[in-house]
Amino acid sequence: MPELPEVETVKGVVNPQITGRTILSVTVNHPQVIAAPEMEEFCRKLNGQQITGMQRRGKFLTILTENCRVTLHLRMTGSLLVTPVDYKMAKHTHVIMRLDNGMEIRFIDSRRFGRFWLLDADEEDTITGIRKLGPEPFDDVLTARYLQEKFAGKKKAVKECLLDQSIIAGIGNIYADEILFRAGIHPQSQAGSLSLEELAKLAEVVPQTLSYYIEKNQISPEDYLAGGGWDYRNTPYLRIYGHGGEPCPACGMILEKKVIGGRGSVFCPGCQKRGN
DNA sequence: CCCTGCCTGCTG
DNA sequence: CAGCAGGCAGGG
Repeated sequence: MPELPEVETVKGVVNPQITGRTILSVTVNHPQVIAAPEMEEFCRKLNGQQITGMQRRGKFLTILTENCRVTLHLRMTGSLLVTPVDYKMAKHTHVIMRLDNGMEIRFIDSRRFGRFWLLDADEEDTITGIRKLGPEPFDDVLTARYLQEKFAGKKKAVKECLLDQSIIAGIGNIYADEILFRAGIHPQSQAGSLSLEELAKLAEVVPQTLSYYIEKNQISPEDYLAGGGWDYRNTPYLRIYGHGGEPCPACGMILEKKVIGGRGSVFCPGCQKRGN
């Protein structure tokens, strides 16, 4: 579910509530949610740790403590909440970190695809998903030339390349569609065949689109909690995702829905012409 | 490169 | 009831 803008929202809400707090105890209800190390070691190492801050990289979040880094990925249905200890326990709550101020960090995930990893503060990153991440969308290296180099010779659809976390970190299925719509590029265009002009447009709209949705997704901690850490996405602002079969907001043609690279995709056959 | 597995809940 | 969902890892 959550893509970069949503993960940024989670960080924005959770970080101020947990920074400076000390973890008193950790409960894991479903051990497989802890990818590494073993559940016992995970809990033991975090006991008594003071939280110093939170970071986002791509769709990964990391909670920093004095001696550890806790990295997590929400995948499709994960959510991270800060609640009072007596707050109603949601179904599928898999990890609970009790804090020293009567609050808890809770990880809830119905499909249980989300994962946690614990590393020592100074340990080199061993999480494959993080190691292979490409630049952040807001990084200066994201230029037409960079995309040209990365897409060179690729016959696969440009949309699949946008979803490739090693090319740009943080884009998922929804924003890939929104980005390509703004760029006026057909999602099935062969990545390697795009003109430098199209790549320049793409490099421009990637950070624009994501920062627009980061802005739109802003929410108060109260509303975030009331929505279960899930209901903060500003879907009213999505221009085409979820609007297949409806008129294009730009030209009025009917938006097409189609499976591309195994993912449900929406695009405007009028605004997003296929060059190849 | 493509394919499957991982899970539950919602929609048609 | 089958099919699908905003993601990724691992294997062939």
